[in-house]
Order: sequence, then C-alpha cells, then structure tokens
Amino acid sequence: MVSLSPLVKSFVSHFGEMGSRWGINRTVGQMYALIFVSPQPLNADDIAEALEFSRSNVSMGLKELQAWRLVRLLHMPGDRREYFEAPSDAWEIFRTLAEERRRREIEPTLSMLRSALLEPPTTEEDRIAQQRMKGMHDLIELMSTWFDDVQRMDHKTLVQLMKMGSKVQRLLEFTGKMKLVPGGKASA
Amino acid sequence: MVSLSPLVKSFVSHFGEMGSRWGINRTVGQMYALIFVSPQPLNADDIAEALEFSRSNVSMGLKELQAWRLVRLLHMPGDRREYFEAPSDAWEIFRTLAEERRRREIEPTLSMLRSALLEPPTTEEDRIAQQRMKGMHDLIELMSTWFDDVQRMDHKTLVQLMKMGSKVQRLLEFTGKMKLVPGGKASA
DNA sequence: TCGAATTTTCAGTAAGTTCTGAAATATGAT
DNA sequence: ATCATATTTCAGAACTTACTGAAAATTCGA
Repeated sequence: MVSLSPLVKSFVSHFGEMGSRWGINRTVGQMYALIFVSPQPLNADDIAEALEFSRSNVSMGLKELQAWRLVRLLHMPGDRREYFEAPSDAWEIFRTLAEERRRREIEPTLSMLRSALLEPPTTEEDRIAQQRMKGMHDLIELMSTWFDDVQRMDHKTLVQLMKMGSKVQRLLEFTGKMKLVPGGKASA
Repeated sequence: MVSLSPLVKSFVSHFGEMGSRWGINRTVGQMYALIFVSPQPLNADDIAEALEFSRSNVSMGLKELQAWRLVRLLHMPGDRREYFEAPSDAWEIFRTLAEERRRREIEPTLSMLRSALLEPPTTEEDRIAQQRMKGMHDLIELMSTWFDDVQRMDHKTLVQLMKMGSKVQRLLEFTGKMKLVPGGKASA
C-alpha cells in the first residue's frame, strides 16, 4: 500500500479533521482511519509511509490509540514487527469510545459534582449554584446508568428498539395502562 | 460578585478542563460554567472581572457560546449592557449540545460517507474500505434518527424509559410474542 | 449631532501542542 | 554475546491556537 486511493484519502483526511474537534489530534485521527479501512493489519512503517508522517509520530499515535483501546496489537508469523488492526464492527467501536469517555470525563465530572453537593452552602448564591449542579449531576448519572444497562442488551434487540424510536412511548403507555407486564417492575 | 466562592471556583475550573477535551476552549468553558451557576444574568464585565480574563477574550467567548446556543442574550431595564444567562435545565442543555454537534460534526460525516459509498470501488482494497464505511454510516444514521425521534418524546416518559433501562427488552419481547401492539409497526 | 458607554475587531504576542530527527533502548536471531 | 532490526524517548523546531491591548465601530441618550 504505497499510495492511498482517493476514496481512502478523503476518509482519512475527514477523520483527521473530526478527530481534532474531539480530544484526539489530527494525525492520530488519520492513523486510526487508515487502520480502520485497511484490509490487513498495518505496521508502523506502513502507516508512516502511507500518511507521510515521521516514524516517531506514528509510534506516539499508536500508543494513544492503544490507550483508547481503539486498536489491537498483533504479530504476524515470522515477522518481528508489531501490527495493528481496528475492530471493523461500528457498534464495538462506539462502545469502546463511550466506555473510555465515561472513564475519562464522565466519572471525574460526577465525582466533582458529588463532592460539591456535599458542601453545606454558606450563601444564597451557593445554594442556587448547588441546585443547578444537582440537576446536572442527576441527568448525567441517569444517562450513565441507562447506558450501562442498555449496553448489556442483545444487539438485535437494541437495533430493533432504536428503529422503533418514539413508538416505544406508545408501547409503554399501553402496557402501563393495562398492567400487563408479567412479574416485572416495568411501570415505575 | 467580586470573588467566587470555593464551590463555584472548583466547578468553573473543572468545566474549563472538560471544555478543552471537547472542541470548546478552556476559557470559554469557564465562562459557561460561571453563567450556568449564576443566580442572575451576567454582563461581560462581570465575567471578565470574576475570571480575570481580558474584556476582549470575554467578548469572543460569549460570541462562541451564543453560536453554540448555550447562552441567551438579554437586557436589564435601564442598563445598556448586554446580559447573558444559561438555561438551568440540564435536559435542555443536553439537547442543545446534541443538536449543535449533530449539525457540525455528524451531518458532515454522514455526507462524506455517503459520497464515498457512491463511488464504484476500483480495487479490492476499496471494496473492503467501503464495506466498513457502510457499517459506520449505518450506525451513525440509525443513532441519529433514533435520537431525533426520542428527543420529541415527553420528558417524563423519557426519564421513565431510561430508568427502566434494559427492562424494555422484556417488554419488547413480551408484546412482540403476543402481537399486542395496536396499529404499530413495533415488531421489526 | 455629539459624546459617553459599550462592544467588536484585529494584529501581535504568548502559550500550548504537535511533529521531527537523532539518540537511546529493547528485542530476538544467530 | 553480538548484531541487525524494531521501537521508544525526548529536546527542540514548527505550527496552531488562545489571549491581550489598542483602536475601531456601534449604540443610545441627551
């Protein structure tokens, strides 16, 4: 793979831009995109050559992608070099990203909020501030738990559920009214 | 509000850090946090003074927050200065953020992917690349539509649904089996 | 219309980050 | 152990982004 097809090129460069809007830097985003679309696992030299980055930049980037658990390290028989591949299933990628962001951003935010909420407010200003922080805390926690929960669901069902969209609401109203849920705590 | 309480200070500085992990810069994140917890609307001078930023930095930051629709501009009777406030309802904030990110990041990505998928693949490599892009496209689109849909749901129901978490699955299985859904396309 | 108050713009600088090449380190085959 | 191959580290250069102060523009009251 000495030179990239236009198709891959545009995908890679779009990902670079997108990466830089999130926490990930441009070149790391490009490296990931390249690994993602590549039919075979790639080694650091492949990547450096294809994207024309320095070998050391690739080394750093791969470290970061591993830290995000977005790529998997593997070895090819009879080859000492390290090869990398990315899961090709989009759901799996999404799940990994969500877990990492949760660990890095959500959890620290929740704990900051929790400790702020424990302080007894000394002024009216602080009381109001805490009230708003509480609202934020509760929403984040709700979403967090929900996400946890849903993540454990079977894939097919999840897709089915998402495709239903807001029709779930009707389902919920219906069963709620009828008290039909067998042995469940469905109606909150 | 000449000096910030420790409570507000830690909230503000945490938000600065978090902001910088997303696309938003540190000072803009802090400005937002300050406006969010403030009991009254604030003007640019209040913010510059409280956070010790230059007046012009505050002006730029407020522009950005307005572009994200995270703050609302308003006027106080008998005062020419512009005041800003943030919605205090966490759901509303979340919705706004999601909409903006959708517009800025998701939509462009979807359209890049769509046009990449229209190209007839010339090599086996491109064929495989497209296959993976398709998986990514479909997931993003599914989530996007779902989100759209769900956003339109009534608040209470949404919370109820989220609290149920994966228990919806049982509900779904049950009604699916019983063919109970009245006039709906619930069973995919 | 003028002028004070307020906000915005923008060029320059400061600060921060990314990237490189060279050197150091590690690994594994012989 | 030695050597060749592969990977990592790191200081500094290059680049990017953020921030400031000064000046310009806008707004509104008198």
